[in-house]
Amino acid sequence: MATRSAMSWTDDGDEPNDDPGGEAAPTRSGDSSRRLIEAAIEAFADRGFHATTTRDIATRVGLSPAALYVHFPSKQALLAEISVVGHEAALDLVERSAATQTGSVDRLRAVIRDFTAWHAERYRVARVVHHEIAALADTDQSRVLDVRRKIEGVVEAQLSAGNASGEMDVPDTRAVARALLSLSVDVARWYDPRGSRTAAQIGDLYADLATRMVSARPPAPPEGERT
Amino acid sequence: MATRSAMSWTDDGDEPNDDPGGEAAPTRSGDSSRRLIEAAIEAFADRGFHATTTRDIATRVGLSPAALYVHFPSKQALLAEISVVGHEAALDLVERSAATQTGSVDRLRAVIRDFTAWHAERYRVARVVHHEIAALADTDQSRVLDVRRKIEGVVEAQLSAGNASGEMDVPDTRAVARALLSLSVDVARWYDPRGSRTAAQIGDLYADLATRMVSARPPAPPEGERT
DNA sequence: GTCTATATTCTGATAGAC
DNA sequence: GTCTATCAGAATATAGAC
Repeated sequence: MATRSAMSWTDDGDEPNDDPGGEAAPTRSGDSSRRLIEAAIEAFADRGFHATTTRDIATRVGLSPAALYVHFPSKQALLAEISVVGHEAALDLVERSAATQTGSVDRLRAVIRDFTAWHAERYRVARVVHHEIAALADTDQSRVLDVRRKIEGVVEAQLSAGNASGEMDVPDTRAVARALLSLSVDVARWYDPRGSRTAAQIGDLYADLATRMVSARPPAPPEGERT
Repeated sequence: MATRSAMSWTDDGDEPNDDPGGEAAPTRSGDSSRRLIEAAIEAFADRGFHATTTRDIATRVGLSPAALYVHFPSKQALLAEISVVGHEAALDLVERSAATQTGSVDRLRAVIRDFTAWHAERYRVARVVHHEIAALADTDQSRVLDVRRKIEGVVEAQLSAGNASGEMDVPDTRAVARALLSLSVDVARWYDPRGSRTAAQIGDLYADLATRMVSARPPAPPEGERT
């Protein structure tokens, strides 16, 4: 399970008014599972998994508390769906980004830019994905930790390649890979869509910061050279 | 309230066996408030505020569920105590670190190193402090957000000073200050004391990364200069 | 300050009609 | 698939004895 709907709700979820009828009735039928997931993401992200009640989620969608259990066997299963699909979407994104470039520096830049922008754009999903792991069942925890290791692997591979080519100078590739991803991930914690910087801008900035962090530097310029 | 005990439980909390008697009886008297706070930090950090029960906290200390309410008016008040004191400890740390150095680069290095190491060493407090803000009452939220702004101000001041002196090249001091602190803060989310790197090592690494992120660079060396 | 109850409310989940 | 009604357990917090 969980992978069945793959990226179905991943692409977008901020504009639920894709109603062809145009009426936007509060209790439209459509795909209830999808709407429940979107409501759960919002609630989990804002208040946390344990502070959110199943009643709350169902009510947001205009359903009775019992209706949720037709679509998901438990509140925890709902979280698992969100968390597993969210992780897989992030991994997919990272692999696609890396594939668009060839050099290790450009690859790292693309990965950090897109991974960061995703954590801003989809900050609610990202928050749930990163802050509610402890609430998952052990088996689901293992699955998402596995995905995380793969994401870290993609980044660390670029650092190792960059070291080898001489374009980078990273003494501890494991720790720096984790730091780079940590930096991007934490955007979801503080990002506010009403803020002055767009998700894309933050992605670009972080790609620059990442480049600075890992780039090999010339021997060391003599002091006081700048205007 | 909250400030009354200031840094009383902040300094250390990982070794409760400071029993002069040596017996380490599970239900020693001592300061129950302090022991409740330490138990709450552990529980909140591991499972989250809402997933933790007052019974759980009291039981860990060897008290009955009702005993907690002699020392704290509510579960939320316990969280507020932890959160406010934790924030103030972090601000105090940052200000002390900055004061140990004079140049903006050295100041930034010291601040990032100590702030990061603190988030690793005291990762449980840090987790509660950063991930349970939504569970605080509005008035307490304002207080901690105020402290956060002060911390960000200290860092941003170094970036502005560094720009002015020419030692740094930071286009967006606000965004970069937030990124630097975000990087340090997120250590608390993933840090595991059983890991291979010590808190001090991570602090040093992050100070290096921070320096790389903000340092002014020589004009741009001609391509392909390295061996 | 600590205990043993217990009040009160809420929550996840189920039963069974439509 | 959705509803109404409800169960069973759990959680925060209080009352009152010691």
